[in-house]
Amino acid sequence: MNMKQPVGMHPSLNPGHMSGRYSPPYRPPDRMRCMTSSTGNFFGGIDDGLLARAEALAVVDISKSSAQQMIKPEGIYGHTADIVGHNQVVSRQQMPMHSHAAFGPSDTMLDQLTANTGMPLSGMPDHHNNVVSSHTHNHHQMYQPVYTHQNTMNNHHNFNSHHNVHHPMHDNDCDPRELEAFAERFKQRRIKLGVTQADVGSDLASLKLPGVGCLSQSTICRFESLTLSHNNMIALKPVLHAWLEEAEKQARERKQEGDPGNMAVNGEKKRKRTSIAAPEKRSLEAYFAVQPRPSGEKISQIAEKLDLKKNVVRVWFCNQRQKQKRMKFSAVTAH
DNA sequence: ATGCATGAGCT
DNA sequence: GCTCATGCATA
Repeated sequence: MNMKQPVGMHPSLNPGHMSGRYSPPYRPPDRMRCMTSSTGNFFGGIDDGLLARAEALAVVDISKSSAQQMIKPEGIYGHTADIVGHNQVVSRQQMPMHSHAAFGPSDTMLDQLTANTGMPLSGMPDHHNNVVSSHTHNHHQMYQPVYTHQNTMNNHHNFNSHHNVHHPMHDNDCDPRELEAFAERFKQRRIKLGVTQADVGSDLASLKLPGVGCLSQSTICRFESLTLSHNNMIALKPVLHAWLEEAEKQARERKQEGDPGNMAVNGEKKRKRTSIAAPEKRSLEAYFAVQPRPSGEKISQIAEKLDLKKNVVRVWFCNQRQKQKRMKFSAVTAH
């Protein structure tokens, strides 16, 4: 099984993405090797009490947002998912969470967070994540799989109950439990077939599904472990389901007639991954617990305090927010 | 398995 | 500049 291969997907449709044309990866100065000593150093750490409180708050926040996601996990995908001929209709963009960015820990707070002093959690930001269900739009994605589908649990069937003609898309496919169960089944059957996550990813292209190219090992892994957003899970499910069916069919054929089937067979400078040291990471986490969406100005300040590039900090917050939305972390699946 | 990043599309 | 889907690199 090909362990590794540039899962380059439809370059034509994906200009500039893959193909090793990375923007000059900023050279992480000397903080490259992090994760070492945890305390002691400069940023020695925010005092535990503070962190604990910040974390507690974060937890509250998380469950809060999960809860609402539970109520309306949809609203997310635009509507109908037509499987247009060539391209996949994908789900993109979701609801804009709370958009208050202004308030939040002031500089004072910042200082305290980074300087390890006490924190006045009094003026907590609140983030009421109202997912005001702004509808959503789904656009056509450049490459990649996923069909969109309509997943408004409460009100699907509004005006688009005509989709679902010929693809495995039942209403309960939106059910977190069903997704979880499928992911589990998928993994077990995949292993039984003796196929790696990376193989699945690259094999996907041979399915020739409209708009479905290949996926990386990361994505397959995340699907199996439910560390993708709910929407992403729903979009990927039919594709992986199709792959599984095909793979098992071929395995069967091979078994009874020795037919090898054809599924499985079928740069430049590397970018350096920035690594944020533990102390800095703790500060970011503490700050995030208080204000998940710092303004650009705030980000600059934080970056300076922690001696990190502003963009690194910005991306860190973006990733952190995204992480909160992953299925695995949402109450939806936590029975 | 997961951290940091890119890029599309949108606001 | 954000969200989201994804991926490379790496622990």
